[in-house]
Amino acid sequence: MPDSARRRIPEATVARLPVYLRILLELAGAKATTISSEQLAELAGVNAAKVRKDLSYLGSYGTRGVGYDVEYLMFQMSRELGLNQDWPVVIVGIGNLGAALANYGGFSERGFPVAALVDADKSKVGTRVGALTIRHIDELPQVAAELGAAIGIIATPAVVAQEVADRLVDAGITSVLNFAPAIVTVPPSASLRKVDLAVELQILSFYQQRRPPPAAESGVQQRRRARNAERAGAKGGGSPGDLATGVGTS
Amino acid sequence: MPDSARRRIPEATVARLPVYLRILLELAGAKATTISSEQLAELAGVNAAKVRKDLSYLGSYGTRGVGYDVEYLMFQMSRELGLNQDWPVVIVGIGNLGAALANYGGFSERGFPVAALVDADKSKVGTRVGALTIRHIDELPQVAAELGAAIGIIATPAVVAQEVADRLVDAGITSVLNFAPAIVTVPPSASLRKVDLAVELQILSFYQQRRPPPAAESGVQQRRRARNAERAGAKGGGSPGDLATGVGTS
DNA sequence: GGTTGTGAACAAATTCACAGCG
DNA sequence: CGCTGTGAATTTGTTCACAACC
Repeated sequence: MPDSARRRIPEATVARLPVYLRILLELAGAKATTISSEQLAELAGVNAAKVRKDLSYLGSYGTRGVGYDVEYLMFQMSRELGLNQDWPVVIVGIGNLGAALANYGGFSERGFPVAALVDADKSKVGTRVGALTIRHIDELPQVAAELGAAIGIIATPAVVAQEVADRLVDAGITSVLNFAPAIVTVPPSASLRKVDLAVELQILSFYQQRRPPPAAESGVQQRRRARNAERAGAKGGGSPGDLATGVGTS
Repeated sequence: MPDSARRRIPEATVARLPVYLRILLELAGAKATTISSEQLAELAGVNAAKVRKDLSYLGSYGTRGVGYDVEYLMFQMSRELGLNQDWPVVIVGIGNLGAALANYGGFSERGFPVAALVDADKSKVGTRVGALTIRHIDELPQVAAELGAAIGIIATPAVVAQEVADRLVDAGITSVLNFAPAIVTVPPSASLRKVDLAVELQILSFYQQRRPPPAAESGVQQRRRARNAERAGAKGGGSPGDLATGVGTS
Protein backbone atom coordinates (compact mmCIF):
# COMPACT_ATOMS: atom_id res chain seq x y z
CA MET A 1 0.00 0.00 0.00
CA PRO A 2 1.51 3.29 -1.06
CA ASP A 3 1.93 6.19 1.25
CA SER A 4 -1.22 7.92 0.19
CA ALA A 5 -4.70 6.44 -0.18
CA ARG A 6 -5.58 6.53 3.48
CA ARG A 7 -9.02 6.52 5.00
CA ARG A 8 -10.22 9.29 7.23
CA ILE A 9 -9.19 8.41 10.78
CA PRO A 10 -12.19 8.03 13.12
CA GLU A 11 -12.39 10.36 16.07
CA ALA A 12 -12.31 7.53 18.59
CA THR A 13 -9.09 6.28 17.06
CA VAL A 14 -7.48 9.71 17.10
CA ALA A 15 -8.18 9.89 20.81
CA ARG A 16 -6.34 6.61 21.41
CA LEU A 17 -3.29 7.22 19.25
CA PRO A 18 -1.58 9.45 21.83
CA VAL A 19 -1.96 6.70 24.39
CA TYR A 20 -0.30 4.18 22.13
CA LEU A 21 2.40 6.68 21.37
CA ARG A 22 3.21 7.21 25.02
CA ILE A 23 3.54 3.47 25.47
CA LEU A 24 5.76 3.12 22.43
CA LEU A 25 7.97 5.83 23.84
CA GLU A 26 8.37 3.87 27.04
CA LEU A 27 9.01 0.70 25.08
CA ALA A 28 11.68 2.40 23.03
CA GLY A 29 13.27 3.60 26.24
CA ALA A 30 13.28 -0.01 27.42
CA LYS A 31 15.07 -1.00 24.22
CA ALA A 32 12.21 -2.98 22.78
CA THR A 33 12.40 -3.29 19.01
CA THR A 34 9.07 -4.87 18.16
CA ILE A 35 5.69 -5.24 19.79
CA SER A 36 2.59 -7.21 18.94
CA SER A 37 -0.94 -5.86 18.93
CA GLU A 38 -1.65 -8.21 21.80
CA GLN A 39 1.11 -6.71 23.95
CA LEU A 40 0.31 -3.15 23.03
CA ALA A 41 -3.34 -3.78 23.83
CA GLU A 42 -2.39 -5.12 27.22
CA LEU A 43 -0.34 -2.06 28.03
CA ALA A 44 -2.97 0.34 26.73
CA GLY A 45 -5.81 -1.40 28.51
CA VAL A 46 -7.78 -2.12 25.36
CA ASN A 47 -8.68 -5.00 23.10
CA ALA A 48 -6.10 -6.30 20.60
CA ALA A 49 -8.47 -6.12 17.65
CA LYS A 50 -9.01 -2.48 18.42
CA VAL A 51 -5.29 -1.83 18.40
CA ARG A 52 -4.94 -3.47 15.01
CA LYS A 53 -7.87 -1.56 13.56
CA ASP A 54 -6.56 1.69 14.96
CA LEU A 55 -3.08 1.12 13.61
CA SER A 56 -4.40 0.04 10.24
CA TYR A 57 -5.71 3.56 9.72
CA LEU A 58 -2.13 4.75 9.71
CA GLY A 59 -1.19 2.26 7.04
CA SER A 60 0.11 -1.29 6.94
CA TYR A 61 3.10 -0.90 9.15
CA GLY A 62 3.11 -4.27 10.86
CA THR A 63 4.77 -7.54 9.87
CA ARG A 64 2.67 -10.69 10.05
CA GLY A 65 4.05 -13.23 12.42
CA VAL A 66 6.24 -10.61 14.03
CA GLY A 67 4.43 -7.46 15.10
CA TYR A 68 5.18 -3.78 14.74
CA ASP A 69 8.60 -2.17 14.72
CA VAL A 70 8.55 0.16 17.70
CA GLU A 71 10.67 2.94 16.24
CA TYR A 72 9.00 2.93 12.88
CA LEU A 73 5.53 2.91 14.35
CA MET A 74 6.45 5.78 16.65
CA PHE A 75 7.70 7.72 13.71
CA GLN A 76 4.60 7.19 11.61
CA MET A 77 2.32 7.91 14.50
CA SER A 78 4.08 11.10 15.48
CA ARG A 79 3.93 12.24 11.93
CA GLU A 80 0.23 11.51 11.70
CA LEU A 81 -0.46 13.33 14.95
CA GLY A 82 1.59 16.30 13.84
CA LEU A 83 4.08 15.86 16.63
CA ASN A 84 7.21 16.30 14.56
CA GLN A 85 7.23 19.89 15.55
CA ASP A 86 6.68 21.60 18.88
CA TRP A 87 3.42 23.41 19.40
CA PRO A 88 3.89 26.39 21.70
CA VAL A 89 1.03 26.91 24.10
CA VAL A 90 -0.45 30.03 25.66
CA ILE A 91 -2.16 29.71 29.01
CA VAL A 92 -4.87 32.24 29.81
CA GLY A 93 -5.83 32.74 33.43
CA ILE A 94 -3.02 32.28 35.91
CA GLY A 95 -4.89 31.30 39.04
CA ASN A 96 -4.31 28.10 40.93
CA LEU A 97 -4.89 25.85 37.99
CA GLY A 98 -3.23 28.04 35.39
CA ALA A 99 -0.11 28.36 37.51
CA ALA A 100 0.00 24.62 38.13
CA LEU A 101 -0.32 23.94 34.43
CA ALA A 102 2.43 26.47 33.76
CA ASN A 103 4.73 24.64 36.14
CA TYR A 104 3.73 21.20 34.97
CA GLY A 105 6.67 19.72 33.15
CA GLY A 106 4.59 17.18 31.27
CA PHE A 107 3.63 19.59 28.52
CA SER A 108 7.05 20.68 27.32
CA GLU A 109 8.26 17.12 27.65
CA ARG A 110 5.68 15.99 25.17
CA GLY A 111 6.18 18.72 22.64
CA PHE A 112 3.95 21.46 23.98
CA PRO A 113 6.20 24.09 25.53
CA VAL A 114 4.34 26.62 27.59
CA ALA A 115 5.44 29.76 25.81
CA ALA A 116 3.33 32.48 27.35
CA LEU A 117 1.10 33.24 30.30
CA VAL A 118 -1.66 35.78 30.09
CA ASP A 119 -4.11 37.19 32.61
CA ALA A 120 -6.61 40.02 32.80
CA ASP A 121 -5.63 40.96 36.34
CA LYS A 122 -3.19 43.86 36.11
CA SER A 123 -1.78 43.09 39.53
CA LYS A 124 -0.57 39.76 38.19
CA VAL A 125 0.92 41.16 35.02
CA GLY A 126 4.68 41.38 35.33
CA THR A 127 4.80 38.65 37.95
CA ARG A 128 6.93 35.64 37.14
CA VAL A 129 5.72 32.07 37.24
CA GLY A 130 8.55 29.67 36.65
CA ALA A 131 10.57 31.12 33.81
CA LEU A 132 7.78 33.20 32.33
CA THR A 133 6.43 36.66 33.03
CA ILE A 134 2.68 37.09 32.99
CA ARG A 135 1.47 39.41 30.29
CA HIS A 136 -1.80 41.23 29.90
CA ILE A 137 -4.54 39.62 27.89
CA ASP A 138 -4.83 42.70 25.69
CA GLU A 139 -1.45 41.78 24.30
CA LEU A 140 -2.73 38.39 23.18
CA PRO A 141 -2.49 39.10 19.45
CA GLN A 142 1.12 40.20 19.72
CA VAL A 143 2.04 37.40 22.11
CA ALA A 144 0.48 34.78 19.88
CA ALA A 145 2.15 36.18 16.79
CA GLU A 146 5.56 36.41 18.45
CA LEU A 147 5.49 32.78 19.44
CA GLY A 148 3.59 31.38 16.55
CA ALA A 149 1.34 29.84 19.14
CA ALA A 150 -1.43 27.68 17.79
CA ILE A 151 -2.84 26.27 21.00
CA GLY A 152 -4.49 28.15 23.84
CA ILE A 153 -5.48 26.85 27.24
CA ILE A 154 -8.35 28.48 29.10
CA ALA A 155 -7.92 28.31 32.86
CA THR A 156 -10.09 31.25 33.79
CA PRO A 157 -13.34 31.45 35.77
CA ALA A 158 -16.34 30.18 33.86
CA VAL A 159 -17.96 33.55 33.29
CA VAL A 160 -15.21 34.83 31.05
CA ALA A 161 -14.40 31.58 29.29
CA GLN A 162 -16.35 32.33 26.12
CA GLU A 163 -14.91 35.79 25.84
CA VAL A 164 -11.41 34.41 26.25
CA ALA A 165 -12.10 31.79 23.60
CA ASP A 166 -13.21 34.52 21.22
CA ARG A 167 -10.08 36.52 21.88
CA LEU A 168 -7.88 33.49 21.39
CA VAL A 169 -9.48 32.77 18.04
CA ASP A 170 -9.19 36.42 17.05
CA ALA A 171 -5.52 36.27 17.94
CA GLY A 172 -5.09 33.50 15.41
CA ILE A 173 -5.14 30.52 17.71
CA THR A 174 -6.89 27.54 16.19
CA SER A 175 -6.89 24.94 18.96
CA VAL A 176 -8.39 25.55 22.36
CA LEU A 177 -8.35 23.41 25.48
CA ASN A 178 -10.96 24.62 27.95
CA PHE A 179 -10.69 23.92 31.67
CA ALA A 180 -13.38 26.36 32.73
CA PRO A 181 -16.66 24.78 33.78
CA ALA A 182 -18.61 26.44 31.00
CA ILE A 183 -19.73 25.55 27.51
CA VAL A 184 -17.59 27.34 25.01
CA THR A 185 -17.88 27.38 21.26
CA VAL A 186 -15.37 28.22 18.57
CA PRO A 187 -15.87 28.67 14.84
CA PRO A 188 -15.70 25.51 12.73
CA SER A 189 -12.25 26.50 11.56
CA ALA A 190 -10.90 26.00 15.08
CA SER A 191 -10.84 22.92 17.30
CA LEU A 192 -11.95 22.65 20.87
CA ARG A 193 -11.59 20.15 23.64
CA LYS A 194 -12.64 20.48 27.22
CA VAL A 195 -11.70 19.08 30.57
CA ASP A 196 -14.16 19.64 33.38
CA LEU A 197 -12.79 18.33 36.62
CA ALA A 198 -16.00 18.54 38.62
CA VAL A 199 -17.90 16.76 35.85
CA GLU A 200 -15.48 13.86 36.06
CA LEU A 201 -16.19 13.53 39.76
CA GLN A 202 -19.91 13.72 39.18
CA ILE A 203 -19.72 10.90 36.69
CA LEU A 204 -17.84 8.85 39.25
CA SER A 205 -20.50 9.71 41.78
CA PHE A 206 -23.12 8.13 39.56
CA TYR A 207 -21.28 4.85 39.34
CA GLN A 208 -20.38 5.06 42.99
CA GLN A 209 -23.91 4.31 44.02
CA ARG A 210 -24.79 1.73 41.42
CA ARG A 211 -23.04 -1.00 39.56
CA PRO A 212 -19.60 -0.14 38.18
CA PRO A 213 -19.53 1.23 34.65
CA PRO A 214 -19.74 -1.09 31.64
CA ALA A 215 -16.03 -1.19 31.07
CA ALA A 216 -14.38 1.73 32.81
CA GLU A 217 -14.14 4.29 30.03
CA SER A 218 -11.28 4.09 27.60
CA GLY A 219 -9.05 1.69 29.35
CA VAL A 220 -9.02 -1.23 31.66
CA GLN A 221 -9.69 -4.69 30.59
CA GLN A 222 -11.23 -6.59 33.40
CA ARG A 223 -9.82 -9.97 32.58
CA ARG A 224 -6.03 -10.14 32.68
CA ARG A 225 -5.23 -7.45 35.21
CA ALA A 226 -2.43 -5.53 33.56
CA ARG A 227 -0.88 -4.66 36.90
CA ASN A 228 2.91 -4.49 36.72
CA ALA A 229 2.77 -4.12 32.97
CA GLU A 230 5.34 -1.35 33.31
CA ARG A 231 8.66 -1.83 31.65
CA ALA A 232 7.81 -3.82 28.59
CA GLY A 233 10.71 -5.73 27.26
CA ALA A 234 9.86 -7.27 23.90
CA LYS A 235 12.55 -8.72 21.75
CA GLY A 236 15.35 -6.33 21.41
CA GLY A 237 18.33 -5.28 23.36
CA GLY A 238 16.40 -5.42 26.58
CA SER A 239 15.89 -8.26 29.00
CA PRO A 240 13.68 -10.48 26.92
CA GLY A 241 11.52 -12.22 29.43
CA ASP A 242 9.86 -9.45 31.28
CA LEU A 243 7.33 -8.03 28.88
CA ALA A 244 4.17 -7.27 30.73
CA THR A 245 4.60 -10.02 33.29
CA GLY A 246 1.53 -11.71 32.03
CA VAL A 247 1.04 -11.04 28.41
CA GLY A 248 -0.02 -14.34 27.00
CA THR A 249 -2.55 -14.91 29.74
CA SER A 250 -5.88 -16.65 29.65
CA MET B 1 -44.80 6.42 34.19
CA PRO B 2 -44.21 5.45 37.81
CA ASP B 3 -41.04 6.15 39.64
CA SER B 4 -39.48 2.79 38.98
CA ALA B 5 -39.29 0.90 35.71
CA ARG B 6 -36.33 2.78 34.36
CA ARG B 7 -33.93 1.67 31.68
CA ARG B 8 -30.25 1.40 32.26
CA ILE B 9 -28.76 4.81 31.54
CA PRO B 10 -26.20 4.70 28.71
CA GLU B 11 -22.66 5.74 29.51
CA ALA B 12 -22.70 8.58 27.02
CA THR B 13 -25.78 9.99 28.69
CA VAL B 14 -24.28 9.71 32.15
CA ALA B 15 -21.35 11.79 30.96
CA ARG B 16 -23.68 14.56 29.80
CA LEU B 17 -25.99 14.74 32.78
CA PRO B 18 -23.53 16.73 34.90
CA VAL B 19 -23.31 19.29 32.13
CA TYR B 20 -27.07 19.71 32.02
CA LEU B 21 -27.12 19.92 35.77
CA ARG B 22 -24.62 22.73 35.84
CA ILE B 23 -26.72 24.66 33.35
CA LEU B 24 -29.89 24.07 35.33
CA LEU B 25 -28.13 25.37 38.39
CA GLU B 26 -27.31 28.57 36.57
CA LEU B 27 -30.84 28.82 35.24
CA ALA B 28 -32.28 28.40 38.71
CA GLY B 29 -29.96 31.12 39.94
CA ALA B 30 -31.36 33.34 37.21
CA LYS B 31 -34.89 32.58 38.38
CA ALA B 32 -35.92 30.60 35.35
CA THR B 33 -38.77 28.23 36.12
CA THR B 34 -39.02 26.18 32.94
CA ILE B 35 -36.78 25.34 30.04
CA SER B 36 -37.35 23.57 26.74
CA SER B 37 -35.13 20.88 25.29
CA GLU B 38 -34.30 23.29 22.52
CA GLN B 39 -32.99 25.92 24.94
CA LEU B 40 -31.14 23.45 27.10
CA ALA B 41 -29.55 21.96 24.00
CA GLU B 42 -28.43 25.40 22.91
CA LEU B 43 -26.80 26.08 26.27
CA ALA B 44 -25.19 22.67 26.45
CA GLY B 45 -23.92 22.80 22.91
CA VAL B 46 -25.73 19.67 21.79
CA ASN B 47 -28.68 18.63 19.68
CA ALA B 48 -32.20 18.97 21.10
CA ALA B 49 -33.20 15.41 20.30
CA LYS B 50 -30.22 14.25 22.30
CA VAL B 51 -31.31 16.29 25.29
CA ARG B 52 -34.78 14.80 25.17
CA LYS B 53 -33.44 11.27 24.86
CA ASP B 54 -31.03 11.83 27.69
CA LEU B 55 -33.67 13.27 29.97
CA SER B 56 -36.11 10.53 29.09
CA TYR B 57 -33.81 8.03 30.79
CA LEU B 58 -34.51 9.80 34.05
CA GLY B 59 -38.25 9.49 33.59
CA SER B 60 -40.97 11.57 31.98
CA TYR B 61 -40.40 14.79 33.78
CA GLY B 62 -41.29 17.22 31.02
CA THR B 63 -44.60 18.79 30.10
CA ARG B 64 -45.61 18.75 26.45
CA GLY B 65 -46.11 22.16 25.04
CA VAL B 66 -44.23 23.69 27.95
CA GLY B 67 -40.86 22.15 28.70
CA TYR B 68 -39.15 21.01 31.87
CA ASP B 69 -39.52 22.47 35.31
CA VAL B 70 -36.05 23.63 36.22
CA GLU B 71 -36.18 22.90 39.95
CA TYR B 72 -37.83 19.56 39.60
CA LEU B 73 -35.47 18.43 36.89
CA MET B 74 -32.50 19.51 38.98
CA PHE B 75 -33.81 17.54 41.88
CA GLN B 76 -34.35 14.37 39.89
CA MET B 77 -31.03 14.67 38.16
CA SER B 78 -29.10 15.26 41.37
CA ARG B 79 -30.77 12.28 42.90
CA GLU B 80 -29.92 10.11 39.92
CA LEU B 81 -26.30 11.22 39.97
CA GLY B 82 -26.02 10.62 43.69
CA LEU B 83 -25.36 14.26 44.42
CA ASN B 84 -27.71 14.61 47.34
CA GLN B 85 -24.81 13.92 49.59
CA ASP B 86 -21.27 15.22 49.65
CA TRP B 87 -18.51 12.88 48.55
CA PRO B 88 -15.28 13.62 50.38
CA VAL B 89 -12.20 13.33 48.22
CA VAL B 90 -8.63 12.31 49.00
CA ILE B 91 -5.87 13.68 46.81
CA VAL B 92 -2.72 11.61 46.53
CA GLY B 93 0.45 13.34 45.38
CA ILE B 94 0.77 16.95 46.41
CA GLY B 95 3.04 18.33 43.73
CA ASN B 96 2.11 21.18 41.45
CA LEU B 97 -1.05 19.66 40.18
CA GLY B 98 -2.13 18.06 43.45
CA ALA B 99 -1.69 21.33 45.30
CA ALA B 100 -3.61 23.24 42.65
CA LEU B 101 -6.45 20.75 42.84
CA ALA B 102 -6.41 21.03 46.62
CA ASN B 103 -6.79 24.78 46.38
CA TYR B 104 -9.33 24.66 43.60
CA GLY B 105 -12.64 25.78 45.03
CA GLY B 106 -14.68 24.17 42.29
CA PHE B 107 -14.71 20.77 43.92
CA SER B 108 -16.20 21.63 47.30
CA GLU B 109 -18.63 23.94 45.59
CA ARG B 110 -20.01 21.06 43.62
CA GLY B 111 -20.26 18.59 46.45
CA PHE B 112 -16.79 17.10 46.49
CA PRO B 113 -14.98 18.56 49.50
CA VAL B 114 -11.27 17.87 49.47
CA ALA B 115 -11.00 16.15 52.81
CA ALA B 116 -7.44 14.90 52.89
CA LEU B 117 -4.09 15.26 51.19
CA VAL B 118 -1.59 12.46 51.12
CA ASP B 119 1.95 12.15 49.83
CA ALA B 120 4.81 9.67 50.02
CA ASP B 121 7.44 12.36 50.54
CA LYS B 122 8.13 12.60 54.26
CA SER B 123 9.44 16.14 53.90
CA LYS B 124 6.00 17.21 52.74
CA VAL B 125 4.10 15.41 55.48
CA GLY B 126 2.99 17.87 58.13
CA THR B 127 3.05 20.78 55.70
CA ARG B 128 -0.19 22.66 55.28
CA VAL B 129 -1.87 23.34 51.94
CA GLY B 130 -4.84 25.58 52.40
CA ALA B 131 -6.68 24.31 55.42
CA LEU B 132 -5.31 20.79 55.28
CA THR B 133 -2.17 19.15 56.59
CA ILE B 134 -0.47 16.64 54.32
CA ARG B 135 -0.41 13.15 55.73
CA HIS B 136 1.73 10.19 54.84
CA ILE B 137 0.42 7.72 52.32
CA ASP B 138 0.93 4.85 54.75
CA GLU B 139 -1.90 6.33 56.76
CA LEU B 140 -4.26 6.05 53.82
CA PRO B 141 -6.46 3.34 55.32
CA GLN B 142 -7.01 5.34 58.50
CA VAL B 143 -7.47 8.60 56.65
CA ALA B 144 -10.01 7.09 54.28
CA ALA B 145 -11.90 5.46 57.11
CA GLU B 146 -11.96 8.62 59.23
CA LEU B 147 -13.49 10.63 56.44
CA GLY B 148 -15.59 7.98 54.84
CA ALA B 149 -13.89 8.97 51.64
CA ALA B 150 -15.10 7.16 48.55
CA ILE B 151 -13.21 9.03 45.87
CA GLY B 152 -9.47 9.27 45.36
CA ILE B 153 -7.56 11.50 42.99
CA ILE B 154 -4.17 10.39 41.72
CA ALA B 155 -1.87 13.33 41.02
CA THR B 156 1.43 11.52 41.35
CA PRO B 157 4.17 10.81 38.82
CA ALA B 158 3.26 8.11 36.31
CA VAL B 159 5.58 5.45 37.68
CA VAL B 160 3.78 5.12 40.97
CA ALA B 161 0.23 5.63 39.68
CA GLN B 162 -0.70 1.96 39.60
CA GLU B 163 0.68 1.35 43.05
CA VAL B 164 -1.26 4.30 44.40
CA ALA B 165 -4.41 3.04 42.74
CA ASP B 166 -3.93 -0.32 44.42
CA ARG B 167 -3.46 1.32 47.78
CA LEU B 168 -6.53 3.48 47.31
CA VAL B 169 -8.62 0.45 46.51
CA ASP B 170 -7.17 -1.44 49.45
CA ALA B 171 -8.09 1.50 51.64
CA GLY B 172 -11.70 1.05 50.62
CA ILE B 173 -11.94 3.74 47.99
CA THR B 174 -14.14 2.74 45.10
CA SER B 175 -13.84 5.63 42.65
CA VAL B 176 -10.57 6.82 41.24
CA LEU B 177 -9.76 9.80 39.07
CA ASN B 178 -6.33 9.44 37.52
CA PHE B 179 -4.32 12.44 36.36
CA ALA B 180 -1.04 10.59 35.97
CA PRO B 181 -0.03 9.90 32.39
CA ALA B 182 -0.13 6.15 32.82
CA ILE B 183 -2.64 3.38 32.27
CA VAL B 184 -4.06 2.31 35.56
CA THR B 185 -6.49 -0.48 36.27
CA VAL B 186 -8.78 -1.11 39.20
CA PRO B 187 -10.86 -4.17 40.05
CA PRO B 188 -14.31 -4.33 38.47
CA SER B 189 -15.83 -3.40 41.80
CA ALA B 190 -14.28 0.06 41.55
CA SER B 191 -14.70 2.80 38.94
CA LEU B 192 -12.00 4.68 37.17
CA ARG B 193 -11.78 7.77 35.04
CA LYS B 194 -8.73 9.46 33.71
CA VAL B 195 -7.66 12.86 32.57
CA ASP B 196 -4.45 13.08 30.61
CA LEU B 197 -3.58 16.66 29.88
CA ALA B 198 -0.85 15.97 27.34
CA VAL B 199 -3.09 13.56 25.48
CA GLU B 200 -5.69 16.28 25.07
CA LEU B 201 -3.10 18.52 23.49
CA GLN B 202 -1.92 15.76 21.20
CA ILE B 203 -5.45 15.20 19.98
CA LEU B 204 -5.71 18.91 19.26
CA SER B 205 -2.42 18.70 17.43
CA PHE B 206 -3.90 16.15 15.07
CA TYR B 207 -6.81 18.37 14.12
CA GLN B 208 -4.52 21.36 14.03
CA GLN B 209 -2.93 20.21 10.83
CA ARG B 210 -5.97 18.83 9.09
CA ARG B 211 -9.58 19.66 8.86
CA PRO B 212 -11.32 20.48 12.13
CA PRO B 213 -12.89 17.54 13.93
CA PRO B 214 -16.27 16.17 12.86
CA ALA B 215 -18.20 18.09 15.48
CA ALA B 216 -15.82 19.26 18.17
CA GLU B 217 -16.22 16.57 20.80
CA SER B 218 -19.12 16.79 23.13
CA GLY B 219 -20.29 20.25 22.47
CA VAL B 220 -20.49 22.91 19.85
CA GLN B 221 -23.07 22.89 17.21
CA GLN B 222 -21.76 24.44 14.07
CA ARG B 223 -24.97 25.77 12.69
CA ARG B 224 -26.60 28.32 14.90
CA ARG B 225 -23.51 29.68 16.50
CA ALA B 226 -24.50 29.61 20.11
CA ARG B 227 -22.49 32.70 20.84
CA ASN B 228 -24.81 35.08 22.58
CA ALA B 229 -27.09 32.18 23.21
CA GLU B 230 -26.92 33.35 26.74
CA ARG B 231 -30.17 34.38 28.23
CA ALA B 232 -32.17 31.23 27.65
CA GLY B 233 -35.54 32.80 27.50
CA ALA B 234 -37.48 30.74 29.92
CA LYS B 235 -40.49 32.18 31.50
CA GLY B 236 -39.75 32.85 35.09
CA GLY B 237 -39.71 35.43 37.78
CA GLY B 238 -36.30 36.93 37.20
CA SER B 239 -35.26 39.68 34.89
CA PRO B 240 -35.63 37.75 31.72
CA GLY B 241 -32.70 39.20 29.88
CA ASP B 242 -29.76 38.59 32.13
CA LEU B 243 -29.47 34.89 32.37
CA ALA B 244 -25.97 34.03 31.43
CA THR B 245 -23.27 36.64 31.12
CA GLY B 246 -22.86 36.10 34.77
CA VAL B 247 -25.76 34.00 35.76
CA GLY B 248 -26.25 33.64 39.42
CA THR B 249 -22.63 32.76 39.86
CA SER B 250 -20.14 34.61 41.93
C1' DG C 1 3.69 -21.20 14.15
C1' DG C 2 2.51 -16.46 15.02
C1' DT C 3 0.54 -12.16 13.95
C1' DT C 4 -1.41 -8.76 10.91
C1' DG C 5 -5.16 -6.62 8.32
C1' DT C 6 -9.90 -6.50 7.39
C1' DG C 7 -14.70 -7.82 5.99
C1' DA C 8 -18.70 -8.89 8.42
C1' DA C 9 -21.46 -9.10 12.62
C1' DC C 10 -22.65 -6.71 16.44
C1' DA C 11 -23.39 -2.94 19.73
C1' DA C 12 -23.72 1.79 21.10
C1' DA C 13 -24.84 6.34 20.16
C1' DT C 14 -26.96 9.84 17.47
C1' DT C 15 -30.40 11.85 14.76
C1' DC C 16 -34.78 11.94 12.42
C1' DA C 17 -39.50 12.46 12.32
C1' DC C 18 -43.84 12.30 14.16
C1' DA C 19 -47.66 10.69 17.16
C1' DG C 20 -49.49 12.18 21.38
C1' DC C 21 -50.49 15.24 24.77
C1' DG C 22 -51.00 19.68 27.41
C1' DC D 1 -50.07 25.27 18.44
C1' DG D 2 -45.75 23.86 20.94
C1' DC D 3 -42.98 20.65 22.88
C1' DT D 4 -42.13 16.08 24.79
C1' DG D 5 -41.16 11.26 24.36
C1' DT D 6 -39.85 7.60 21.55
C1' DG D 7 -39.78 4.16 17.78
C1' DA D 8 -37.13 3.74 13.57
C1' DA D 9 -33.27 4.94 10.65
C1' DT D 10 -28.66 6.08 10.47
C1' DT D 11 -24.06 6.60 11.82
C1' DT D 12 -20.20 5.50 14.52
C1' DG D 13 -17.54 2.40 17.12
C1' DT D 14 -16.26 -2.34 18.73
C1' DT D 15 -15.42 -7.09 18.40
C1' DC D 16 -15.16 -11.42 15.99
C1' DA D 17 -13.06 -14.52 13.14
C1' DC D 18 -10.23 -15.83 9.53
C1' DA D 19 -7.60 -15.51 5.18
C1' DA D 20 -3.14 -13.82 3.97
C1' DC D 21 1.35 -13.66 4.85
C1' DC D 22 6.03 -13.76 7.17
